[in-house]
Amino acid sequence: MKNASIKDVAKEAGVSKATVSYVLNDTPHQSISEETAARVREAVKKLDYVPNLNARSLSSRKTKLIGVVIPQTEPGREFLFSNPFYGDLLSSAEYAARRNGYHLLLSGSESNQSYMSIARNRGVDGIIIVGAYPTKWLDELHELSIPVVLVDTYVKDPVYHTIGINDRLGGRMATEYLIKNGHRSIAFVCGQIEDQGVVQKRYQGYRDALEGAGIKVKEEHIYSGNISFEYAQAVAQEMLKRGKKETAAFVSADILGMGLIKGLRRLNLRVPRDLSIVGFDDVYLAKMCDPSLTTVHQDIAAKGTTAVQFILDALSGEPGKQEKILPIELVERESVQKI
Amino acid sequence: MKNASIKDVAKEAGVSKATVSYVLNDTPHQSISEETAARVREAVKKLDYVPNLNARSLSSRKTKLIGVVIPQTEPGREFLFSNPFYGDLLSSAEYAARRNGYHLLLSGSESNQSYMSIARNRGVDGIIIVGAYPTKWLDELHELSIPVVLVDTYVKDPVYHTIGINDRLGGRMATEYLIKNGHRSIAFVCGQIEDQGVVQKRYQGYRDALEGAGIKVKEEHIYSGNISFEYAQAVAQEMLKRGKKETAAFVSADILGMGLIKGLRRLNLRVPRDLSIVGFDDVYLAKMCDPSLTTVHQDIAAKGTTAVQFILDALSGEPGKQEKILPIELVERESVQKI
DNA sequence: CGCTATTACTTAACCGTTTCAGTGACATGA
DNA sequence: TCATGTCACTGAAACGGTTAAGTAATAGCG
Repeated sequence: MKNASIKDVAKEAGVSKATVSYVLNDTPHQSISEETAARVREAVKKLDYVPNLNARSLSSRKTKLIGVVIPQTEPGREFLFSNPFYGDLLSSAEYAARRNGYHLLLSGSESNQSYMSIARNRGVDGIIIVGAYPTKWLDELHELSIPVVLVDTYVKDPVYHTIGINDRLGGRMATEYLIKNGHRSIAFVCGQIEDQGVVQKRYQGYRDALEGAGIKVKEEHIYSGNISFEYAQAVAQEMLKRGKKETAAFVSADILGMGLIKGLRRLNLRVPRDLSIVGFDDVYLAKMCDPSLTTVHQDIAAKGTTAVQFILDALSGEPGKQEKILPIELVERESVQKI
Repeated sequence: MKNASIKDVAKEAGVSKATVSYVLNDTPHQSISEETAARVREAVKKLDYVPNLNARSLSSRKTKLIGVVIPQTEPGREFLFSNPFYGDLLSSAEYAARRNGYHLLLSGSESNQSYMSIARNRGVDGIIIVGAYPTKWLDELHELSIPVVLVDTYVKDPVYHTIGINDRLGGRMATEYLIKNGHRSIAFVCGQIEDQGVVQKRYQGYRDALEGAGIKVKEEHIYSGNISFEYAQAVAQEMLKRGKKETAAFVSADILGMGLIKGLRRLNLRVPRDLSIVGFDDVYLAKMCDPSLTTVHQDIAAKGTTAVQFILDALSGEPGKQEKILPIELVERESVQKI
């Protein structure tokens, strides 16, 4: 039951392949009589014809595919998302793409090979890159001559479209909120602090706030491991081991906050009674945990849809590079206590 | 900076396109001298040639693409995963595919069109379908003549490969566990009970357990809405409105358990003190919430990787249909109290 | 009426691969 | 010595579309 090809349709309708193509795409500046068009459409229906996008891509050099590269957060870990943030982002992007006749090609990033490969082999029309990567990897993208959108990537001189938030400000907001609530000994808990990554900026915001309040930043208050629930759980113990002088913690991602809550719980410590926590991202589960997490909210879905929109714009000839800094806000929930 | 094509490589190496192709694929039963092969490889390197997979697909009729269809759980909702289960599944599948030179093409399922489309237009080599769909939609897949793996789909007479768990048994285990802990008035909370879906089976297991214990199944103990945190939160209120006779609840997905915990919390009720809860799936956040969720554990990652493996096997000529029922087990955590 | 435009097509080249069917050159066996 | 086989390669068709260029018929215009 082989699929019908355009040739079959042409034969069935008694016209040439070109005519069929013109009808199906209603190509501008090509006139086709209504009767012929009708005949073609009828043949299409009869043969249950669907165009082969591969063939179309080959000749039109458009694949209607958008590549999405997501960091393999823990090296050596098998799975893509240790952070639900990515799932949220991905699902909104998928929807936006599908609405516009595009599909998403997914790739974890073991190295720059992964995205160079989907770009060059697969010929995706555009590529969305999430997270921080070594600058020289990103430079290679330049050779690609397809629209590139960087999400949550700080580069000195962005030649690509970019979407992000003011992570530094967010870090400051979170920390200032804690300070405002009377905390002066505040931990910073995060995964890897990558160069040019969001965590680095959030960390800077943390320092900004402390310095602004005349509080000294202490090395012993920094907990950096990997961005996972498990690590954050371990941090709770580490805190005690270090003598727990903190009354609060700012964590660079909600999932770390959840781990911390749980870790403390095991040690019979309570949030926010024994430690106040402010998170970051406001992933959907931030409101689900107990206590629910006071966190810096960002519109993750907007990140995904905007990324797709930038690609689409560029593809439709929109000139110039687009940049978007999405707004953030601190949402107060239950994980912070005034002292 | 156009990409080099096989033609350029051929010219550079002073051979024909065919020879280049043979060298690159080291086609069986085609002999090429070592010198020629070396010359070709050198030309490839020099021109930085990467084969165009679209063209390759066109002639070889293999796209090295696996389609993944995930239910758009809430109709009209914009996003793919209201249930973290899908993210977990997807990420493991992506990894397995990538390890084998395949990519995943993602599609939410608004109707059968979505997967028929990726199968026929995009020509994916295989397709993984997650969740329950109307039987007649699935029947259409038959026309596709590509390997199909159904994950978590109950069909009467599976002509496709299938992967699942014994959902009915799981439902029974969960419910019996509650009964064993002294509960006799047990709610069942779920999203949509779709025909042939996992929820229906879990529900049957729930009934099995109750009947086995001589407890009458009461309509008023069934709460069916949609599979979301918000719905489950609302259920808490609904329970009170109905006079809350339940001492325990079995929820068809962990996320519902989390919502229920939270909803009760708002009403100043505690889990497990005021209501014991058993979940299902053991998504990664089941252990993160407070209290952590006693739940029926299944190996979600294995579902994803096995699905990919089945596709791969079929593609490499493995005959016959494969079926796998993955083991489940009840993991005891903190959300159930003995009464 | 003759010339140019316009309409409604068709032809054929092309996109970048794979692969079947040759084709010489040389080696081998009878 | 000659048929036969193997080796190492080439030519060209095919995959299923798009699209530039060409053509025949009709319409419009002075």
